[in-house]
Amino acid sequence: MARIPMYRLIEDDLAAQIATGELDVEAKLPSEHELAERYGVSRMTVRQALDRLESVHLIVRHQGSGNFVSPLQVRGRRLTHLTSFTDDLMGVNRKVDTVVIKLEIVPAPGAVADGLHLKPAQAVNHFERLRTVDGVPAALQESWVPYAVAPGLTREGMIDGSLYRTLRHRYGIQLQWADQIITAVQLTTYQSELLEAASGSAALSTRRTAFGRNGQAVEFADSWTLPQFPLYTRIDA
Amino acid sequence: MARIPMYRLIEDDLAAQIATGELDVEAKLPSEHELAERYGVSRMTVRQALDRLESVHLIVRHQGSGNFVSPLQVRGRRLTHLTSFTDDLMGVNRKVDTVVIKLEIVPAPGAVADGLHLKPAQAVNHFERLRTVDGVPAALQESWVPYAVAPGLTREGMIDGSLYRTLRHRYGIQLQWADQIITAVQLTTYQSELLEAASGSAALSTRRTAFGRNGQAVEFADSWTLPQFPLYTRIDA
DNA sequence: TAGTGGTCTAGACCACGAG
DNA sequence: TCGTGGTCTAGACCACTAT
Repeated sequence: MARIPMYRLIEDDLAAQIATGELDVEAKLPSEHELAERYGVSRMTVRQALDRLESVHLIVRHQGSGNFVSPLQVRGRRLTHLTSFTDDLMGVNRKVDTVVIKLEIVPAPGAVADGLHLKPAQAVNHFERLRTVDGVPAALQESWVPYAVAPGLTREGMIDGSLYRTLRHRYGIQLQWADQIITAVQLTTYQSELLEAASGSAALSTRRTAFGRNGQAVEFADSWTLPQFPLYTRIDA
Repeated sequence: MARIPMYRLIEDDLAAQIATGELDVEAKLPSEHELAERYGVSRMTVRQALDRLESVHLIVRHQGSGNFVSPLQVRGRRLTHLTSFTDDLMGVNRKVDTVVIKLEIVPAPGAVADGLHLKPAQAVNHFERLRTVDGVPAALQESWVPYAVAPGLTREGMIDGSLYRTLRHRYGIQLQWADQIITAVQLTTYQSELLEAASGSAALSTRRTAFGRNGQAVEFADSWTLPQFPLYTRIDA
């Protein structure tokens, strides 16, 4: 039985009304008292739903005057939100494939041990993967996952070449957030050959540490992405 | 009179305990009932404080077992969080200067009008700025702000060459979030000369739309940042 | 089973915004 | 002034985790 809390239902209902345009951009929502009565719940419950809508910028609140639909057309295309963790690449109508170039167990190099908060030389799974989009090389990824987190991981055991999906379904690990350092680099000859790009051409370089529900560092990764595949993100103040 | 709500005081108190190590990493917090009694408030108020601590990843929650200090050492150095909006560059102990290369009022070009949700050719303030860090060129920025949002802006009227600070203090506009597209490019000759970099070297390219409290698009900006000045960010799932 | 967090109630008073 | 959101109470029952 999927137990769905009321505030979730209210959130979804209001979100749907905004998505369909029933509640238009910049429209004023019914007052919180009114919503409470309409849904037959207390005002605190309504506010829980509104808190969540505010956190994703679907509404804006103005003390003393009311709650309003955010004047934005994000609806439908969430491109501006970072993609599901599964992939740095946008894949709306695109086919993303993965070639696992390397998968081995090694002692954690210094920077990796730091990033994962491990003692140096503890065992880690090390992956090197090439991502293609519609058959065209898009990114190179090098990842390290503590062996203890995902023991016995094999090339065949990976789901669609997706580390995140594999962690979730085979190991029950749900990633919650990631810290990233992003910069630009010129590709090495080795990298440019794999990516079928001109040697020395520019690429987006990302170094990421991803964390699980309990805040444990689960993955440390470097990636090099061709400029044709930009990164979308949203930053809060 | 700054009226400070209880949940804020509780949040700050717990955050301080975590920062000082009084509540150690991975330590279990007192139960919510216990905290409510200790602070002399209801449990809902305690939960409001805990909600906020959770949202910044200072604690993790486990239904049935308790709330725990997140096993992270973010404390103190928030480098991983994106800087104050004022600047894309990290400036911990560094001196950031700005040269305003250009400031003019122009009809909005197509892409700009799209980004700001304006009608084409509406008047916008157009800036071109060079950022230096400790005297070394770091980034070029080109920004557009609707004239209606910041009328009468002059080079002299800018505070420290900072658009965000100027918007906040001269126009009372507080930016709330921004959508960004990030990729890598090779610098043009013009750009590389200004940045004192080798022509054709790689740079981080960012296209950003920033939004104010009411969700209005306030700024559209392109920037080119040298690889020595990476971008730090945190992504939630 | 006991203890914990997750959800929810039915009120209350305050602070802010607009007329 | 009046309606709105912001904060808060003092409980309640449920769902999950660990023992």
